[in-house]
Amino acid sequence: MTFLAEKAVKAQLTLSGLVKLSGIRASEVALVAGLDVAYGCGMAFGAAALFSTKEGRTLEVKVHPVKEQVPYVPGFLGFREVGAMASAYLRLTAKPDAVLVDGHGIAHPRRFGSASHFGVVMGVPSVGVAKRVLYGREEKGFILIEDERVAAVIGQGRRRIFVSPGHMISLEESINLVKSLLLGHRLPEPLFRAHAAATAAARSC
DNA sequence: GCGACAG
DNA sequence: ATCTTGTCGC
Repeated sequence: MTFLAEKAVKAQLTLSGLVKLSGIRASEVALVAGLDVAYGCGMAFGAAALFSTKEGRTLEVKVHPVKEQVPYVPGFLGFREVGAMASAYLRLTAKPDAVLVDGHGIAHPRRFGSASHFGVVMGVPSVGVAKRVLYGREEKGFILIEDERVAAVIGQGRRRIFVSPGHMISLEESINLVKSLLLGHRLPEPLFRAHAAATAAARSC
């Protein structure tokens, strides 16, 4: 399927208008899912790890393969990964209160990174957690776009991660949620588990 | 034209 | 992201 950037831009601009930057608070999240995708054998392996904040442990991990059809184009990651993430997410036996996506939320040229994309399409609060900056300038621990704080820098050195709200949550609560899920790895636990599961499935196909 | 560019 | 071993550092 040919990827049409022009159509994709229009879709992002329309959908970004649906993003809400308020809603759930970190203290209200009992179940949170980490979502990631890995590739292999022409397939996109979506993974979803359900984590209980009360029990402090991962309850279940689901991995599901779909055909890899959309190429990676910077600024359009959502079109490439949302489908695979959703296929795994929908197989969880319980619906999480919020999800963590491996990518950016509103820290994006059109304020519609993959985390916002997933949140809006699936109608669930979402937070983006990225390992590199896509857009915006870094200043005093935050990523700014036209003087607005769209993401926070958490961690130091090569362990830094960039946290931005995706949908139905504020930047402040996104930070609180991610920080509460940091259990020794660079990535918050749900994402660490999802990434491990997706990668394992992708290289054993 | 030159550099930047999530995963 | 993926292709890949050992190796430096917390």
